Amino acid sequence: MVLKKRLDYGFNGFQVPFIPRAPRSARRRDPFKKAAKNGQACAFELLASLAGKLLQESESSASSNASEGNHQTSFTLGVVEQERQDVVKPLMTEVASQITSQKCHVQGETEAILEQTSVNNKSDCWEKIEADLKPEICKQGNKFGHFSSRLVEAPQEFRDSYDGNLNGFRREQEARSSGIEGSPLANKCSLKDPLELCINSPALIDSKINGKGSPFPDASFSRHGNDTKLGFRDDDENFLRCNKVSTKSKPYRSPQRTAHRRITKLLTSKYWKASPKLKDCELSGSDSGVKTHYRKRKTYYSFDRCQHSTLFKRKKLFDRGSIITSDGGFSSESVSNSPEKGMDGDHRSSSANLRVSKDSHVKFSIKSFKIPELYIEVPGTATVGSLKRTVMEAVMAILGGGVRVGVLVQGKKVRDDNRTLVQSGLSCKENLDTLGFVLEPNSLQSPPVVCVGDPSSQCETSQPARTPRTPILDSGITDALQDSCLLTNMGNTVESNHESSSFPTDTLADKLTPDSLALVPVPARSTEPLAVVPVSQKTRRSELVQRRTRRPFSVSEVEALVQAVEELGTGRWRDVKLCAFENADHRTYVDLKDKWKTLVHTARISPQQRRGEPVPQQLLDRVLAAHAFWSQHQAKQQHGKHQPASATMKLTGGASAETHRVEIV
DNA sequence: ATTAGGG
DNA sequence: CCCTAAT
Repeated sequence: MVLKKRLDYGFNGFQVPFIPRAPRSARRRDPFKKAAKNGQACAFELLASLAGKLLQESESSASSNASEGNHQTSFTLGVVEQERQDVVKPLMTEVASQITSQKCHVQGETEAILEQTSVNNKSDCWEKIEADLKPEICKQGNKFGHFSSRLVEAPQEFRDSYDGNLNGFRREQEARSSGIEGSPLANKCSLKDPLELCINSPALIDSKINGKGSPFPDASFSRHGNDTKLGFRDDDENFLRCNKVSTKSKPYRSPQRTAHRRITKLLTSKYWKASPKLKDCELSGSDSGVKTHYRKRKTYYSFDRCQHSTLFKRKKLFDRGSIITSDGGFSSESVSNSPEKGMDGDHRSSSANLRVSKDSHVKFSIKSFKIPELYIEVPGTATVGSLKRTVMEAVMAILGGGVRVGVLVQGKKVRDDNRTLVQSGLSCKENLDTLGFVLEPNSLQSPPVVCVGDPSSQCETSQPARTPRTPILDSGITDALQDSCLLTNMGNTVESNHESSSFPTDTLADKLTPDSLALVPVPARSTEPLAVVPVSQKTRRSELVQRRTRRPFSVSEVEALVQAVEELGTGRWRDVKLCAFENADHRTYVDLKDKWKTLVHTARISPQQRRGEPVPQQLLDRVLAAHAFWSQHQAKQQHGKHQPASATMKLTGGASAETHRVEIV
């Protein structure tokens, strides 16, 4: 009782500044750090780079229409935009419509990254298209280049621009300066790295074509629909090319994106931390969740760009079958080369094609998985590097933590893994049309749903544009699906409809929790598949990928801490927390312990060396005194083992006067 | 979940 | 602040 009372001092009056809480549990680290070190996450770097570009573009366009000025930073697009806007855009549109009418689906998208260029120059489809293109278009094409197989023979200038920009971009990555553009037209280095090209170009073109003002949501990671998308390849000859042309042409209606999941991050120059201003928890939670998540599975992502030359990897998964995956889907051949790809071109665009073979085996291929769209917001002062990391982490959050594949049958999730396909009604080809897949973050808590296919339509085979971009994974055998597949999909489309609030998803996940249900309803999303950044309830509020926001201790806090330690000693941080900072949720006992550590250090150094808000010397003196006292006490306990932990610091100095007073009370 | 320490 | 290891 007495003790309790005595503890009831000072800090109670302390008002925690209004700050969004950042749960301690939210600490996780950047798994990438390590991975990156090993050069395993190169692919992400690329992605991040892209994001960096987008950011720049965003900034420049935001500040002004950036037509003037030296906004070359704005990405290759900027160049294209300025130079060819009048021509390119219309042309693109035209071509798009043409293609569509031709029953061909052209698509690219950022995902082009992963895109597989399934269309060959020789593709019949292309030839058709080419042939059917209106003369008019062709005309323009002359200006702009031929939109044909050799696909686009852009005018030299155009190409140069592109070339130069890309190169510049690349250099930028290396130099990391905004001097990005090097000289656009400058050296035409050969674009050696296909990956980079793939990643960068699509975005460029895509955004261009879409003519979206906002570089982010729309132009960036993913997009559905009939948009004409051009992929960019370092195909030696082709600078631009139609990524994918499917002989099927159902116009795909791009779903309305109600909102985008926002991953908000504010980076502080110094710590690369999220600033507290961010829309707090919006995504923060997700981050942490994710982070935490994959933190525990560091070995997951092993995207090794260096190895991407190996287009296919065949793995034995268990003993059920083999899986073939393309390394990140960067190869345009991932599809065509896949053994089972025998599907008719008609179905190429569907996210998944299935068929039942005689021996009752269900075979299918999943064209691609998408990564949720990421909305990233960082201060203009953030460094490119930090942005990269942000993006990387966001992506990793989605894939790095491991992803489970969920199976949807007729819109319902099949939760019972032990069910057979037959039992699930997937033994008939007809039924296969209702099969869909979702990617679920391996989050510990309620896993958000990441829909890869089309949740609402269940990956209907006849659905064109759906997800076709990049056939990332071809699975010869159904059962073979699993995480590793996803991992190799990195380059995929990123798409997320997620609302700003992470709630819907969470709620959903929670609802889906009942394992007793074999089938659980999948959220009705009239829109496209959406992926949600995994959010773990536990870590929900914390800052996504970053470390907690820094919150320097105020003098009053320090005082409360000192007093508590005087009372409790230095080895009972939990009690200190409970007694003196119980209402300060952002202060964990570890924080208090750390703070004490620094206080002791601070007290020992000269005032000149101290930084931050000055702590009254008087408090520091108490710190030293308390530290000395408890250190000694601890030493004593070492010898005389069972000393009651109730010992209290007995001070005689004036500094402890208050303590005594309280004690008496 | 806490503690203790190193980074 | 973060991370780990050891309790």
